[in-house]
Amino acid sequence: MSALASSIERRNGVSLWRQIADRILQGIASGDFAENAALPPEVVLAERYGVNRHTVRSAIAALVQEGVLRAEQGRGTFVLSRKRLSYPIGQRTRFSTGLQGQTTERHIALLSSSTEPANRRIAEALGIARGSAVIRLETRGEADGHAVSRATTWFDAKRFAGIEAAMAETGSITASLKRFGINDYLRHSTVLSARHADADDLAALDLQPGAIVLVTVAVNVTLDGQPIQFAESRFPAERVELRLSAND
Amino acid sequence: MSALASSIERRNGVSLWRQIADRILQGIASGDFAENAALPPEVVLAERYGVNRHTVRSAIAALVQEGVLRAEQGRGTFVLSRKRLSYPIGQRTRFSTGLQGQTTERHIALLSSSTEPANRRIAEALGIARGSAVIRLETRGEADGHAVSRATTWFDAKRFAGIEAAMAETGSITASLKRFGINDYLRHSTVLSARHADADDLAALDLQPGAIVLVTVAVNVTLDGQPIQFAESRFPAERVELRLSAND
DNA sequence: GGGTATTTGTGCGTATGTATT
DNA sequence: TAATACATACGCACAAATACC
Repeated sequence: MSALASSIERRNGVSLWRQIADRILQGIASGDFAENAALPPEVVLAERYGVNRHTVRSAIAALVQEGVLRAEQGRGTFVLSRKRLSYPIGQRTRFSTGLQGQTTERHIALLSSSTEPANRRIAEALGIARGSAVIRLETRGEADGHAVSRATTWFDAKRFAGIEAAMAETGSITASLKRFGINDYLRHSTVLSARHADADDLAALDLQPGAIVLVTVAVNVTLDGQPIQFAESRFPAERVELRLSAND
Repeated sequence: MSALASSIERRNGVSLWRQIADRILQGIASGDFAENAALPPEVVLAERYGVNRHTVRSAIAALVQEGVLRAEQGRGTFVLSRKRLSYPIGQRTRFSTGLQGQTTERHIALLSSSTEPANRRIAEALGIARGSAVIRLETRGEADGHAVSRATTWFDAKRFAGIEAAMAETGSITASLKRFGINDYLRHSTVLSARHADADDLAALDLQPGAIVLVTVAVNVTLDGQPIQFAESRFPAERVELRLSAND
């Protein structure tokens, strides 16, 4: 919200131009800088943030490089439009149906899979013995050719043997679970946090270093409450917001 | 999860020591570095991240300053334990009751208040005319003496005239609304995102520059669906996680 | 207690990046 | 574009505290 009077911090490990670039990104997100409109002139921004015009230019150059702004000599610097996807999250969260209307095409790509012993956290979530085999799927959610999520999912290996093949074939968790006789499931106990993206997420989600990811840790259960799936999903905060609807 | 092989990036606006400090924080969060245990020696970390030992020392110094680590000459560097608050979020979200059991004391401090004309976003959310007066409250949620949230809240100035006095007195939104005849309310349409904390949030939440805040934008409504409150809350991601419970 | 290896703490010279004027 | 000041990062060396045999 409020466009507070700058106060950029010095010698804190983040260069001034990077801080100002982040400020501009924030300004775009909060509506201070409208999309498809011109940014204030460099001298004005320099004044506002209390730095030299050269520093503002460095920030703008970085954002042009990242595809957020377009600078035109003699005319000004313009905000390119890029609306964030709104990803619904609730008891009936489904990847594909959740993004209907916002995108024309979406699917889940299986990056890799493996079988491993369940650690304490996963065993408790799935209600199985610690150390028993679980299948781990590394996936990326894609919508209209853009990466919108990166997830790590665990299934009980005994009950869902071969689910990695189903995922690779269908590109859908819901469709894959159907092959194991599960026609409906609910989301239970989602925990939400945020952190800087790690190297793996940076690559998979095509992000710049320092980018933030929203993290959800969730358990999906059958209608009678039996846990079937444990997942940690990462969403690029600059491209996705999570929407909690009251009635799903 | 996966402890991938470093890949610290250079000349991207964020200093190496800051990036490595973030890595270590992530390592603690993901369990790679256990709490109350020793970190690997500086030389090992330097090797792992591909930087000079001095650079690792800068990162550690920052985290010691932030109260995350404790370094002892000749012994090692240790991870201090600090559990995150789990903030429940759902239809019946209440600040105080939500943190019961996790804290012994909590209240909301009113930092400032003002009356202003509603912009489009706020007017739509509250279902009032654009430009009509709204009361804005700037508040900080505190639990056991620690700042856990920073919120900006808007009310229709006509209907809730004087609510800032009630807030200052009671330290509770729920109690203040009672004075206006609202004994119960529900949360409607929460939108969730994350970003770097701005200067204001850094100060109010006692965070270090570069810290991440979870942001919720929510509308509270009466039982019959009438909007009464529009709020943007920021939670320090390093101290708070948001928990979505299925049945509230 | 002694000796040695390990680990954090300190100093300094140099090169490069950042920010201002 | 140039000059200047400061922050960042590296490399090497050594001191101080601790751990281990």
